[in-house]
Amino acid sequence: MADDIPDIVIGRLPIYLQALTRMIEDGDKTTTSSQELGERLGISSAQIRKDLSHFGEFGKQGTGYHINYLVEQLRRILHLDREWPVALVGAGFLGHALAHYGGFKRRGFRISWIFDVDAQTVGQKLNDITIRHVDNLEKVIRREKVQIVVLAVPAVAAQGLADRLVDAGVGAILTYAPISISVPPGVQVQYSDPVVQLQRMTYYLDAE
Amino acid sequence: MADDIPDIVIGRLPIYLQALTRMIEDGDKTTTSSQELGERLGISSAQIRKDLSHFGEFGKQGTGYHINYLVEQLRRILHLDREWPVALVGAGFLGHALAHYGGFKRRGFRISWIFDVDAQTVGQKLNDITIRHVDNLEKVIRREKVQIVVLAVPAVAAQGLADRLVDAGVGAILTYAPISISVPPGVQVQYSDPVVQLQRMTYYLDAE
DNA sequence: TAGATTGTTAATCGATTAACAATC
DNA sequence: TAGATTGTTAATCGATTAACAATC
Repeated sequence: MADDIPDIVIGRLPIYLQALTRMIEDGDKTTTSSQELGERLGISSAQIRKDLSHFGEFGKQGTGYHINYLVEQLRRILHLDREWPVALVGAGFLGHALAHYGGFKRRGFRISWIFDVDAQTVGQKLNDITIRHVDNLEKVIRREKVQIVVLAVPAVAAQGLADRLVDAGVGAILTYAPISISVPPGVQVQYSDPVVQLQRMTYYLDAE
Repeated sequence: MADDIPDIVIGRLPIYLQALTRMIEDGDKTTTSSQELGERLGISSAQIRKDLSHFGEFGKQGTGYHINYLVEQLRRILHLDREWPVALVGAGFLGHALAHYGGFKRRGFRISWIFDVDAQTVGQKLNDITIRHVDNLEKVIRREKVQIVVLAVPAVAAQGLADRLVDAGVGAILTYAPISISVPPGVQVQYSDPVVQLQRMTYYLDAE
């Protein structure tokens, strides 16, 4: 399978997966069409068909897509046909929210290790996981071959931790720190900063 | 000022603003160039110049951009030259994390109202704000002319709340619910779903 | 002046959409 | 068969980049 799929296509697949999973939960039908899916997501049907066509032929003319089958295929394509263990760095308010979030396990991920720098916090349990000192970060990452890490730490700590994680072999970082981090090519980074997201909308609001 | 600025350009401006603000904090220089800014962000210098050129001429040949001035201009363009009051719906773990997040006030936002549906939670204080029952949502939104709302609620509740918010006049919604919501044209929506972000990266990881 | 860097143009690149033959 | 919908092609649209005159 050729590996020149545009990033932007990969980025939409989880959205398709989410909508399809919800259709299964709703349970009122077993097939869907690119048009129906597109209407739910505000995406053109042509784009959905085009995106999927990068990976194979999953539908049938006249009837559309079998939802269960398409979900299965998307999971396979996105490597979600397994459970990914995740390390969380930072056990503040955000770390707590993430540690308690039930959506991870349900959708293919499991927070398995939690690190913090604060001596008061280290040793406590957070949703059944004992918080380790961040000094042990590389040791655990290497030993457990952790590939995915979530950073819920202040901006000043983010780049240093990213460097250490990359060095220890991590391949994907989801960071909540409000700062751009620099990693070598091939290492994946996703950013989540609520303020940046709000700032993307105020342009369109009346400054009354 | 013409209003055909691509969304994708607007989306990058907060990132520029973030990096420039950090340069100010670092305090080691007063000017920067499109090249330097681009290197920090992994964006080409040409793109930064092009993006800025939609709004005016902010630099000087030979010397680049005065950081303070460019920050001021970006704030003006993005309507961040004021403090935006924000309503938060959902006072669970994520709501707590958001309510305690110091980054809002520092960067132009203030969580001013918090709503929840749980009778136990309503009436309690969260970072000095009394949690109201979500039944009062429209009343407060209308009276206070709230334009921005953050949804930290389960997926099942998101669309219903979005409908109510839009009806009450809200113009921008940041939602953490793992579901696509549908709003009329002109209403802004930003999504934040950690699982979707993780799922965008696993494709590139070895499924060892 | 010489060096640096902008703002802008034109070229390139890539993504989206429209349309339709194929076919369930 | 008639209707529906796919997968794919070609056209369109839009975004990025390279290059450079202008100028600080």
